Amino acid sequence: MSPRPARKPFNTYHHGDLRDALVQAALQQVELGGPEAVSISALAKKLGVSQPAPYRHFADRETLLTAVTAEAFRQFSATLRESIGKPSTRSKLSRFALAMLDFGLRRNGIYRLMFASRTMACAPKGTELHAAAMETFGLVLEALEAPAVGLLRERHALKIWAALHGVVMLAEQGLLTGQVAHITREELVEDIAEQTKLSLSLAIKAAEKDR
Amino acid sequence: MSPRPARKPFNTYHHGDLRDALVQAALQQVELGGPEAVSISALAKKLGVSQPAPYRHFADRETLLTAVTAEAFRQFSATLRESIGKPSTRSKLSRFALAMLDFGLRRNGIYRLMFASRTMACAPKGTELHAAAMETFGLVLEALEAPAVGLLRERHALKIWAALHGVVMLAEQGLLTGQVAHITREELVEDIAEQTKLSLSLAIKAAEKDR
DNA sequence: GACCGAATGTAATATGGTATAACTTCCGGC
DNA sequence: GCCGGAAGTTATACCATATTACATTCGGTC
Repeated sequence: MSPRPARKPFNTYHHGDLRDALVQAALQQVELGGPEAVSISALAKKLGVSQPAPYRHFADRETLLTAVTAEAFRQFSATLRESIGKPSTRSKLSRFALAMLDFGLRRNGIYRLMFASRTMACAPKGTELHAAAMETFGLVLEALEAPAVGLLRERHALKIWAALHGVVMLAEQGLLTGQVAHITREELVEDIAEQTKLSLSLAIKAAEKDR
Repeated sequence: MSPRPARKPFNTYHHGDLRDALVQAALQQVELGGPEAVSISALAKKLGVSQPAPYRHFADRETLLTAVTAEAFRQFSATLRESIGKPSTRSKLSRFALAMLDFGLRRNGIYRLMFASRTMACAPKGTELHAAAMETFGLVLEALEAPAVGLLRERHALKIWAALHGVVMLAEQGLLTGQVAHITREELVEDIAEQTKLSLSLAIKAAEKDR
């Protein structure tokens, strides 16, 4: 738990692995107080280096946050992947939905970093980031457990992804707490999962009848 | 278009209506560059007052943004209300969905201020803000054009609201541009509207059969 | 094994934003 | 006409980003 070097305790001048340490510390900070709580100078102080040292590894704050976002997506994907992997009486899609909700609320700062900050929008495709986000979408497809019929599967994946994302965002903003419909967040996302499966199966049936 | 007094050109010392001018100028700035582009000092300079003058009207930046958010919600509600009011061959819900998408993308900065910033989450219910958001939810209910059967209507309203919100957020982040399912954003939200209506009518039928 | 360039760190500093304190001006009620 | 409060002002503290110029160390080469 020494705050200093990871592998090179030779001297005190060079940190040893500042770049990675910055990403980790920033991630931790995001987890606590969200993206806006990340301050380059605070991180530098915490890691025991001078204030401008981080700029050797990241051009600016934005760039650092981009790297953090990529790491965040990795953790997000891993969590979701695990959720659809483990055995359960629930459907894969339900488990996926619940896992996404849980991550979005529990690790709220990180979730906001991934989806609610400008980071993604500014990172055009081709980036490590875009790829990471697309991988997540791949997990939605997998969780759907549906045969490929035209683009029905992809369209429903888009829809449920958006719906779940929306629930997380609204819940996070306290716009679901009113218990308007006397339904918990968990029930809501499971309901969404069920509705999606039903809608998809109906659409597939209709498509096959046409054929 | 004079940048100065609205009603009291007596002297040059007092602005006359600084509070409102601040909200308007901030709203404009949010529209251009999003919430993070709002700077108290920049606004003061633009309005021709000294830098600390705004603090006579707002305790801090956060408080100003809260006021701006309330105004933003008013405009949002007005736009949505208009969309479900005007005659069209499309269903009310489709019109609502398209209007929400349009507002979210066109007036992106404002949309982010309302939903993607911490403002809402920090404003507990009872606030002018919370009320404004709830009014918007009321519009969803209205757009659904469904009879009240248990809480089915409310639940479906929650679901479609979340789904539409999710689409806007994802589109804004560039996560829908991949055209994964060869579907436009507009087609997607109309699809969501249709699916919602279908799902709701099925649920109502099932509930009536039970009765 | 000394040298040298690249990588990584430091100190010093410019810039710009938030926020507060203490003083000034003006409006409106009495 | 006086006087208190509302709404401005100047001056200032503080903090964060980012750049510049300088110092130290690492690693490969002769």
